[in-house]
Amino acid sequence: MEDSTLSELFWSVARRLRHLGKETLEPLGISPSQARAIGELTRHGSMRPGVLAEHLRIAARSATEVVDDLQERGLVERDHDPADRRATLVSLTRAGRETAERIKATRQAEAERFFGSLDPADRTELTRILRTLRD
Amino acid sequence: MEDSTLSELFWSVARRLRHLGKETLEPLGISPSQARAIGELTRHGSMRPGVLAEHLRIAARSATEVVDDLQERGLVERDHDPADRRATLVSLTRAGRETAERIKATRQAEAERFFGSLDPADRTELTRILRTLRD
DNA sequence: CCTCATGTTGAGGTAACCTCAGCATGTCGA
DNA sequence: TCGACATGCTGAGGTTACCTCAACATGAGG
Repeated sequence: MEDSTLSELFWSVARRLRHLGKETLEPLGISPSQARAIGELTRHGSMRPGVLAEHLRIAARSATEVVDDLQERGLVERDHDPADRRATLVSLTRAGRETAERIKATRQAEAERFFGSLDPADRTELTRILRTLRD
Repeated sequence: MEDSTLSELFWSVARRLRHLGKETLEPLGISPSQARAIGELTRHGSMRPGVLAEHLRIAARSATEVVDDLQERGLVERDHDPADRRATLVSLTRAGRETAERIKATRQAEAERFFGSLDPADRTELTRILRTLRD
């Protein structure tokens, strides 16, 4: 029965999902962490690197890095924050928004493939349970 | 409702669990991936690096690395496989088995802390759903 | 015994994080 | 209005947990 702990089970699944996620994003030329950042910017609009870091729950320094990569690819741009000269505002470019769209579609297909083995009721359950674990 | 995809939700949870897992293993002086390997060796006994890699679903080369680290810490040892002179057999030392015990206890506490916010029914549900996703 | 497959490992690379320190700028109390 | 401390970002450098590719030893089949 108890062949492994819940954590280990969780990680086995995570590992599978990670492999899959990498595959599906590869044709788009962006990494999973970049995709996450784009998602955050799509949902909440322009923000400072520090705020982005909070949303992604990573260190501020790491957000700088992700933004660097995305900027290099022309998906985001940095502007001075008019409210504070120390700060910058990161926003999606047109190309960034287009990529966001494509990511969304790809993700949907991925979720379909991965969570497709679950019937709708289980999927709802899983969503609910994960939400309580997240918060 | 659909504030984020199921994958993203999953990753948010994974991130939290990862932070927690790192904390709980730190006092034992081993990393999460080392702990996973020890778990595998505990469950299935001695095995060749290549087989360990399969169980962990990582590349053979990466298993060598984990075994290196564990050997350095005196938790596993390598012997020649009597059946095949190319191969080696990795087994837990006494110290390794003791560490395995401590990991198990620690993990249990961790699971308690993390999955404790779930009532027993949800926990069972989650286990069942994750199992179908894993396989 | 020659060829091909298999098991392990050295060398070198990558992604996604981290901390620490430095610089520019902002804020607030004296 | 000026010094002290806080805040926002980023350079430098490190870590973990992976990866591929190629070398080398050994095994197995024709």
